[in-house]
Amino acid sequence: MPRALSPSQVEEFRDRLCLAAERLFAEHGPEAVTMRQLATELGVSPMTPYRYFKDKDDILAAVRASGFDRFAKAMEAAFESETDPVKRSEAVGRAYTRFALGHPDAYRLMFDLSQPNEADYPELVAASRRARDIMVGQAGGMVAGGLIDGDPELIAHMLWAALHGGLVLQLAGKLSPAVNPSELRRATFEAIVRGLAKGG
Amino acid sequence: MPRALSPSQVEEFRDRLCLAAERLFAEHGPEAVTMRQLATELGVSPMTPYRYFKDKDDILAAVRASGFDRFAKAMEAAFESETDPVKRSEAVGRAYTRFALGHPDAYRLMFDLSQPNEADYPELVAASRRARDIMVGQAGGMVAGGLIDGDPELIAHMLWAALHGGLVLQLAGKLSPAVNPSELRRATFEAIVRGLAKGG
DNA sequence: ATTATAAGTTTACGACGTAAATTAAAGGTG
DNA sequence: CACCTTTAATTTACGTCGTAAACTTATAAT
Repeated sequence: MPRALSPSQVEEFRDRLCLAAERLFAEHGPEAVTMRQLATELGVSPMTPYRYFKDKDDILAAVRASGFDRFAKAMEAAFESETDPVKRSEAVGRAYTRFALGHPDAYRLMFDLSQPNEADYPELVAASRRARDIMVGQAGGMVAGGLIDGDPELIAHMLWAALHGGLVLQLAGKLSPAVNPSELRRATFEAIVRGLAKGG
Repeated sequence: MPRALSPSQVEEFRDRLCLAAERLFAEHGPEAVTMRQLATELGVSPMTPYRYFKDKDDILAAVRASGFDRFAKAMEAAFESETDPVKRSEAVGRAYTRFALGHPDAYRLMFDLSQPNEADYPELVAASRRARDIMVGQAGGMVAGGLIDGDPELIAHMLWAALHGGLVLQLAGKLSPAVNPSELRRATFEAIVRGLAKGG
């Protein structure tokens, strides 16, 4: 089928491949997935994906970027589902948590510490930034709403870091069995908001 | 040199290998280190390490365990360097942060999200638990000291998760450039402690 | 109809983790 | 002492990986 291959066809193949890769990653972990499996899954020869992606890392970056996009979308929907700043904050937090625990493999992949130079993949950087910006914007509402004092960007990062930290420790199995993860998240959010409350 | 190989010799070889592995991991990242390199580094043939470790995962687990041990030791020293509960807490936090930022590859490896079934390596589980217990014990002091209300184990995990979260986001390059990581840590610690303060 | 081009496959290569076979050095035993 | 057993270590070999290079094949332009 030579000559041509419209941009939309390229896009379609890339999407199909990403979808298959996500499913295989979730099944066997990202390390264990090989190019040959991936190709078999798509019904093409092992070298075909190389027409659409530079190499395996490029595929991983695309999968990560698509994860960040779905993640961002979930948080945007939660943001728009409420108008009250605190309710919004809680809704975004819930959406964040639901995504992380509902798609642990995607979340793991997205925030994995040993990723090969993210900076080489602008699409991934953009998707990652998009997700971050939603969290920051959401915290801005709480400050503007007069509930909290301080730099919205800093506050957003405080809440984010605390939430992310609890989640990754949970996913890594590092939490003490005596600690209930969801209670941990609730108590931390509450303590931080109380600690920042106006006129403390 | 057959017959024999005393436990101390075994221990020595294992230690030498772990040390070399740590250095290579720090240089090239843990993924990139191969058995053959590791063997060359030690001046032995590629198969020799298999007398001392089951396989590569076993080596990784040993390196991680050794990381947790040094990590725990650093925090224990910090703990004992102070007597006042809050000062202790701060000293342990500083030691934690210094370790994570001073040995980012070790920290990455220790808390990497995609580790192959940690439970299969009791030595690693023990070392990891040891580090956690120090943090929990340190938070107990703050509660006993009357500064804070609540379950010490939960509080320890709140502070831990917040600190760990900020550090891994920093190490993964996910923080906004507008946020100063050390200011983030300071503000978060302060907010949580204030939010938990007695009679808020 | 012919040809240039590009999509896709086949083949091939070096490197990986490691199983299996082999070698060689240290006791124990006569 | 010689001889054999045991075992640390090496060598060889295998299947799999990511992917470069050569090849095949189907179309669009001439």
